[in-house]
Amino acid sequence: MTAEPPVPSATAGEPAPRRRRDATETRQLLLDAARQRFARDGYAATTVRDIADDAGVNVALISRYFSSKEGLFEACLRAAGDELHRTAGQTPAERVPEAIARHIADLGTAGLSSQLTLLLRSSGDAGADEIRRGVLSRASEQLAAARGWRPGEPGSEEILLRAQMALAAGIGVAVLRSSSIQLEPLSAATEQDLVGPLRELVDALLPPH
Amino acid sequence: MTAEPPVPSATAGEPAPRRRRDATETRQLLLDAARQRFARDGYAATTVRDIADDAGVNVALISRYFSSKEGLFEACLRAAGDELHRTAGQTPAERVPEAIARHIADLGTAGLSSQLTLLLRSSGDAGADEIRRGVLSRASEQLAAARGWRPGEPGSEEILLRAQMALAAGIGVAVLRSSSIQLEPLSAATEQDLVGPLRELVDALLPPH
DNA sequence: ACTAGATGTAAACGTTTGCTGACTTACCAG
DNA sequence: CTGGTAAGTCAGCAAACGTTTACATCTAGT
Repeated sequence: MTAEPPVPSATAGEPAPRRRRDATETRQLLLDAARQRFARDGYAATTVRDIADDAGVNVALISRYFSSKEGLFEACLRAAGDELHRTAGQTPAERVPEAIARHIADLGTAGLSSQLTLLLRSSGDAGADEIRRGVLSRASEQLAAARGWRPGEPGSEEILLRAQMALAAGIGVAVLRSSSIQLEPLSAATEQDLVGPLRELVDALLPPH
Repeated sequence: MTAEPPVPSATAGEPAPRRRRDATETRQLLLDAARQRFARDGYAATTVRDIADDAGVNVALISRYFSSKEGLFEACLRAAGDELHRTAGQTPAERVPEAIARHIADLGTAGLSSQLTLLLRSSGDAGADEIRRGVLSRASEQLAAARGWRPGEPGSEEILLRAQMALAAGIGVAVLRSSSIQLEPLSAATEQDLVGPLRELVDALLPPH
């Protein structure tokens, strides 16, 4: 069956060494599969065998690479947090509502909308809760900072509170649109349908300074 | 140990027949315990033994009164929906933000805030998903109607969409305040802290007509 | 080519899960 | 008091769970 020889072909470039056994790639396959499952079905309803099958990988490798199911879940939270932080960092202050709308609009199983619902999933593990709190805190602080928040200033606490409410609204919309609920017409709304109301919502909570 | 005799005491009023075996009361005990557990820990992470212990009742009675764990969960969703419908029905149109703020503010394990997070819990069962969709649809239609929505009118679809976004915001805030996340300062905010921003949020989405 | 370590596999482990059947106890009409 | 039935108990089953162990196979350096 293996018609293809090992063929390292040393002359080729780096981009595709394509080893048949690559720990890094396997780790990534598990992470991607786990993020989708955890986001869609929740922590407890997802079995390690589900994840391994989705990734096309042996179950025992979850324990090897992530210590445990909880370890894998924490890695998922960290990955989602990094992704959120990265995309939030490159969003200019006045484009915040559009960015939120765009990320909420995509209903793909790997999109940012899916990462938002993942952040609500709980494993009952204290470590995971800590990570989630950190991710959400950082995200809300980024959002608040984009609208003029400076920590320590008088009245800054309320701005942060309002940013967290805006974040909550975004997460709520993402969840109500998600596959397990699909509330209509919200779930069928396009990015254009969402951006208007979302802009009014964000501007009402956090007036552009 | 039973120092107290049966003592039906026929002369007393109705309010406390207090039978030692009362199917209706047992059903209610199970429902209350289940609603708290399901709302706090989610469906899959909650075991029927947990619920029975909380209710101080034998495990087998869950199967007797609710057929199965899923049947109990569906009964919880229906109960939460009824409660939501009832309190929403007696809220005048202009008091909507205050009502939302008040219900989100109470962090008790039995309060309406807890019912909102329950509505996001999924069991993977199609019947439960159907109930949840119905409850959320009815709630958003009530909210939309309070702000001038009339089904079928031109442009009414967008009003309903905006009502669902407001509902999503409320649910999102409730979840981010809930025990498993506790995002600060949102989680520590009082009803007075919430009502202002919440009013601006709702009024921005659904201008009072 | 050879070998040591990295990577992947298969099977089983002990526990927990939802649920059931046979049984006991309390209630109330007669 | 007594019998019939509603209400509650108890022990256990079969399946599914996360994890571990012992083994097989690949990769890379020499």
